[in-house]
Amino acid sequence: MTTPDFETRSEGSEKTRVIVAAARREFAAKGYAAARLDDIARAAGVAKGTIYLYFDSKAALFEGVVRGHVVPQLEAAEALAAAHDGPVEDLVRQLLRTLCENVLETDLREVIRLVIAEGPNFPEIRAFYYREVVTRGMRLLGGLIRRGEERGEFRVSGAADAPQLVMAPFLMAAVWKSLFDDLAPLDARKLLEIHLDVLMRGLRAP
Amino acid sequence: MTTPDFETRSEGSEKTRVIVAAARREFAAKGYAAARLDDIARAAGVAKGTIYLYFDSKAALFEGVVRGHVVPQLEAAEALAAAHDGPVEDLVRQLLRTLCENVLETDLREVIRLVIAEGPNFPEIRAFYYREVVTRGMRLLGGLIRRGEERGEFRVSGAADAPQLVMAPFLMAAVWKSLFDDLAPLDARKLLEIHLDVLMRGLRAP
Amino acid sequence: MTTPDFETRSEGSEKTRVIVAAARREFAAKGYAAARLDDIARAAGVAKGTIYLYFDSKAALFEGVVRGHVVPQLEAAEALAAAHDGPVEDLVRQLLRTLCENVLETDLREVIRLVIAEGPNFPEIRAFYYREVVTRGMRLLGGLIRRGEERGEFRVSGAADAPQLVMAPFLMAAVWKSLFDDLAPLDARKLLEIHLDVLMRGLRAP
Amino acid sequence: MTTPDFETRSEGSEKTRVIVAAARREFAAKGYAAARLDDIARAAGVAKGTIYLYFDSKAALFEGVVRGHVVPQLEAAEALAAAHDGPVEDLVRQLLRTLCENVLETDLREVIRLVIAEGPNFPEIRAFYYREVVTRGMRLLGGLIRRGEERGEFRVSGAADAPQLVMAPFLMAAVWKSLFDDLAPLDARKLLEIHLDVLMRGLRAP
DNA sequence: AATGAATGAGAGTTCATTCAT
DNA sequence: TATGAATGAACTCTCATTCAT
Repeated sequence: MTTPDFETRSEGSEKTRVIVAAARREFAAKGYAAARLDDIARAAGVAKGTIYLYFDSKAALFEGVVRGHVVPQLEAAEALAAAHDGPVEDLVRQLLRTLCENVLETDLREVIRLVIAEGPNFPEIRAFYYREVVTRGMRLLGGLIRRGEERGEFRVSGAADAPQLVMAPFLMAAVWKSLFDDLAPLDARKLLEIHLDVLMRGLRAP
Repeated sequence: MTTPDFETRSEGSEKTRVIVAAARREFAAKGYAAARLDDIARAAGVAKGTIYLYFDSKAALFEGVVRGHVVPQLEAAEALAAAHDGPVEDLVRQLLRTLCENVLETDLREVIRLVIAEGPNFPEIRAFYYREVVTRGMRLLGGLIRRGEERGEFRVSGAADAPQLVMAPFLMAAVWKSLFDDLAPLDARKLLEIHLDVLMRGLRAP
Repeated sequence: MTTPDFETRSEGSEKTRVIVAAARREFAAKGYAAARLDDIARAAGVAKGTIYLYFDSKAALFEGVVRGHVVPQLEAAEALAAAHDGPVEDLVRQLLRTLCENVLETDLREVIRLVIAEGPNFPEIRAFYYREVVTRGMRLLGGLIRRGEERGEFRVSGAADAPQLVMAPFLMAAVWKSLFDDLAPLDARKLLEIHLDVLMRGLRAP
Repeated sequence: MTTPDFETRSEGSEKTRVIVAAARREFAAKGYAAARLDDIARAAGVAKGTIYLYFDSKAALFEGVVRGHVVPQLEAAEALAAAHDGPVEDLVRQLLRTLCENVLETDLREVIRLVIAEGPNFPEIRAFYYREVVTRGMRLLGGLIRRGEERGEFRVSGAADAPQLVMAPFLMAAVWKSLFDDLAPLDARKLLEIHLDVLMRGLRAP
C-alpha cells in the first residue's frame, strides 16, 4: 500500500524505469498539469492503476522524473573535475561540452524546463533540485574558478562568487532550444564556444 | 475563439488592466493550468463572467498577460539605444541595469518564467514572444556589439552573432529568483555587475 | 416593474411585434433552450434589457410567440365556417387548403413544432394551446362532420367523434417539412388532396 | 467526438442499457437541453463520469436513446409484412394495432416527440431517423397499398404514393398523448379503429 | 423608455485516484 | 502483481436576468 522507498523506486525494477521514461516524455511534451496519467500508462505499456503500485501520486511520479535523470550528470561532472589535473580552462571547456552533448542535445533539457515551469508548485522538487543540482554545481564551478586563480591562470575577479555566469549560457541554450528551436534553430555548441572564448579572455590573468 | 486585437485589449479599459494584473499574479503563483478563473475574478474584484466580456477564454487571458507587459520594456530599451551616443559599454551596462530594476526586481520576471513554462502549450504566445521580444532584443544587442567593434571599442569576435550571451545571466537571475530566492537569495545587481565586468574585459579590444 | 397584460403586450406596440417576430425565428431555428436572448435582441434590433421591458422572462416571451400567431388562424377558420353554406365537403377542403397556405408553407408550422417540443416544459402553453387551438379546432371539425351527416352528405360513422383524423395529415405534413424537407421535400398540397379524396370517399354516404 | 458504432453501444453491456433507459426517461421528461447528466446518472445508479465511459458526450447519449429503441419496432413490422399472406387490409390493421400497443401506449412514443423536438438541432439523428425509420416505414406501407391495388382489394388511387396518410393518425395520437393526455385523455385504439374504417372504405375498390 | 455591462448560478466535461477482481 | 471500470470533485464557460445610467 505504501510506496517503496527511493532506492527501490528509482533503481528497483525495470518497470519503474519504463514508467519514468514514459512520464518524462509526456511531462516534457505537455507540462505537468496537462500530462495525463492515461497517456503515460499507455506509453509505458502498463495499466493506469499499475503506476500507483510504484508511485503514490502524479506528483510523486513527477519527482521521480526529476530525481532520476539529472543527478547522474552532475556526478559525472564532479568525477571529471576530481580526476583532472592541468589548466582549469581545459576542464571547464570539457565540462560544458559534455553537458551540451548529454543534456542540451537530448530531451534531458526538457527536464530543466520542467523544473523551471513547475518549481513554484513543487517545493520539494525545488528544494531537491537546489540541494542536489544547483548547490553542487555552483560549488564545483566556484571551486574551479578559485583553483584557476590560485594557479595564476585567472586574475582575481568576483567570478568565483558568481559561478552562475559560467552556466548562464547553458541555461539560455536549454530554454531557447525548448521554446524557439523550430522558429530559429540554435547551434548550442557554437554558442557555448563563443561564450567560453569571451569568458576565458575575461577571466584570464593579464 | 480569437483574441481581440492588442490595442483594444490592453489599452481599452481600466477594467481590462485590473483583470490582467490579477491574472498575472495568479498565473505567476500557480502556473497556467492550476490558476483558477474564480480566484482571478475575486482578485480582480469582478464576477467570473465578467472576465469573459473582455477575454474569449482562459488562454486568451493568458496571452493578454504576456502581451501586455513585456513589450513596453523592450521599447524603452530600443529608445534608450537610439538616443545613446558614446561608448557602447556604457549603454549596455545601463540597459541591463534598467532591465534589472524594471523586470528582475518586479513580478515581471514571473512572466518570463511563465513563457518558459507554458510556451510549448501556447504556440501563439511562443511565436509572439519570439517575434516581439526575442528577435528585437537580439537584434538590438547584436547591433550594439557590432557598433562597438566598428568604434574600435571591442575586438572582432563572434559575439555579435551570439548576443544571447549578454542576456544569459539576466535569464539565469530571473529563473533563480523565481525558484530559489527563498532558499538562497540572489543579488541580481551584483551578479550582473560581475557579468558585465567579465564580459567587457572579454570583448574589449586588446 | 410588472409586465403589461396580454392585450397590451401582444397588440400594444410595434416594438412588441418586432421582438416576438425575432423570437419566433430564433426559437424556431434553435429550440427554446438553445435560443439566446442576445440573438433575439440583435435580430429585433433592440438591446437585451429592452426585452425585459415587455416580457417578464424568456418563458413569457416564448408564450408570447405561441399566443400571438396561431389563434388568428383559427379565428379565420371559424369565420369561414360560420359564413359557409353548402356542401360540407367543399368547406373542409377549403379549410385545409387555407391552412396549408397560411401555416404549412410559412414558418408558422415551426410554432407547431415548438409546441410539441416544449409543451411538457410549459404547462401553461400546453393548456393555452389545448384550450384555444385544439379544443376549438376539434369542435369546429367535429361540428362540420356532424353537419355533413345531418345533411345526408356523410354516412353516420364515428368520425364526428374523431375529428383529429381530418387534421392528422396536416400535422404529419408540418412535422415532415420541419424535419425532413431537405432530405425529401414533401408536396403538402398534394398530400392533403389525396387525403381529402380518400377521406371524403370514406365518409360519404353510400 | 465520434460515437462508437451502434452494435457496440446498444448491445454491448448491461450498463449501457441501464444508462440509455435512464437517459430516455430524463430526456422525455425534460427535453434534451433541460435534462441534466447529474439526474441521468443518479437515475441510472452510476456516477456522472461513468456515462462518459460509454458515451462521448450528452449528444452521443441522446443519439443512443433514439437509435436504440425505434428500429426494432420497425423490423418487427417488416417481418410481419413479409410473413403475411391474405388481405392487405388485415395486415395494415394488425400493424397499426401492434404499433399502438408497443409504442403509443409505452414511453417509446416520447422518443418520437423527442425526435420532432430536437431534430433540427441534431442533423445526424434526423438523417438516421429518416433513413432507418421513415424511409423504411413509408416503403413498407406504400408497398402494401400497391399490393392491395394489385390484388383488387383497393381501387387505384394516389394513396400508394402517400403512405404518410396511413401513419398520420398514429403521429397525431403520439403527439396528443404526449401533450394533452392529462387534459383530455385520448383513446388511441379507438381513434385508430375509426381511422382504419374510414381509410379502408376510402381505399376499397367499389 | 432604453441600454448593455455586470452578475453568478449552473451545466458539461475531465481526470487523478481507488478498488474489486 | 496487475488491471481498468468506476468514481466524484473541480474546472471552464454560458447565458438569463438585473440595474445604474
